[in-house]
Amino acid sequence: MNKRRYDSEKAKVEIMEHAVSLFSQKGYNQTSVGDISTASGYSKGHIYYHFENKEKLFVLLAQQTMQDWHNKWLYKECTYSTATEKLYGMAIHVLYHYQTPLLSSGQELASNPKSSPESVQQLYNLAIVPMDAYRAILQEGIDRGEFVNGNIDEWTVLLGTWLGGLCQLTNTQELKALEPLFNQAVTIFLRELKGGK
Amino acid sequence: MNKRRYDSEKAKVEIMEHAVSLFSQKGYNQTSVGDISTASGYSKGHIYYHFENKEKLFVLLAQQTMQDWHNKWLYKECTYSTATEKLYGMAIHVLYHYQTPLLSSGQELASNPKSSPESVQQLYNLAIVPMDAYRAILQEGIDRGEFVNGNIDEWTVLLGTWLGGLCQLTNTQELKALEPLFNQAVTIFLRELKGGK
DNA sequence: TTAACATTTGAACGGTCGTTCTAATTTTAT
DNA sequence: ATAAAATTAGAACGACCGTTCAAATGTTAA
Repeated sequence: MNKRRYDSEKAKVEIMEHAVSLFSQKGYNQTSVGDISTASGYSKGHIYYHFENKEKLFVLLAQQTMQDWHNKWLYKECTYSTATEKLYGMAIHVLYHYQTPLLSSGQELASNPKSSPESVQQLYNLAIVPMDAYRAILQEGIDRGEFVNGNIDEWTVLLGTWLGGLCQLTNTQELKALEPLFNQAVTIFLRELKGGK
Repeated sequence: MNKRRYDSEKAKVEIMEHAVSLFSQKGYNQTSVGDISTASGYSKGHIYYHFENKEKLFVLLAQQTMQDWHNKWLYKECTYSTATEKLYGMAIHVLYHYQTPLLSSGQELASNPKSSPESVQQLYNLAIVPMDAYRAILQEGIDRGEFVNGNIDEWTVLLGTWLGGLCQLTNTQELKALEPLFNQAVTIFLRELKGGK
């Protein structure tokens, strides 16, 4: 009775893996259920056996991707001892693990009037995850006396938009080549945090 | 003979105006030629009398939008006397005149394998326009002794990505409310430019 | 074995979309 | 006025796409 009765779960996972890959490469609208079917080797009908529709499938994958990003950060965070180090570490973490193409293709879905409001809301909620992570580092820096006392919410948005903007470069450039740029952004930002005046 | 022979030009302009509006609101894929036809009041067939296809129409509009942005900047630029002032002015100019929704919906087109390579290239070339404008300000600042001598290309990319990232906020927030944020970004960036060390 | 249930397929439907084509209408030139 | 050219409309086509459905196949439990 504890034995796995079917291998339907394996099929589900395979479908999700191929779907993530396709959504990342081609975006939401340009990836058809047929594409996912062909890539995964399962019929279109089978995809609808596992997922209610294309929209729900995408939202699930986006949530899973964001959670994965956050979990990996929590795991890595312990290896840094100061908020300053964490900031540099976070920048590199974003560079290598934030799945920009997938997450930004959610805007296609969100901008479609036919998309269900719940799905749109769920996608917008995803943006909170990294912001909270940034804010936590800034708060810790202030508490530890590393950073001056400033407007945390403003800092969070400024840092978030900068890293987000830099991530767009991953579409056209090698990740490794972008490391100095991400580090330099943190260096400049730190001057504000440490009280540049 | 110099008299305007038809009013076909007026129709063309009206179509373009409605197309810009629709592409901005709904993105490239979600805006159909039928939508543009309905909004402008001209038949679908008439749209194809003026434009080769939907793709070319969009590229033309994106180029025109970017050129308009640049022209407005050149006009406004003279009102500032220092590179520092220009930097603040540029940030606000980007906030109010950079048509983020339209220009970022070009990524939908660019990520579609069926799009013609020329169109994709033309869209990528658009990104050069603001970057050159940023670079010009930084170069002037160095020449005038306002900014220290640094890596101009790196600075240009860092500034460009930051402003680009901040522009994403225009999707969800009032422009006026974002002014302090754009100014603060420039203030922080200026510490680097003026030799924070 | 057999009945119940889980899994998978593939055809089919209804809808949308970009594009083409033909014909009608309007304007220009003679 | 009339022929030629420009302009506009609207129907039609072919392709694709998300979704549904009925049937086929495989698995479990009794």
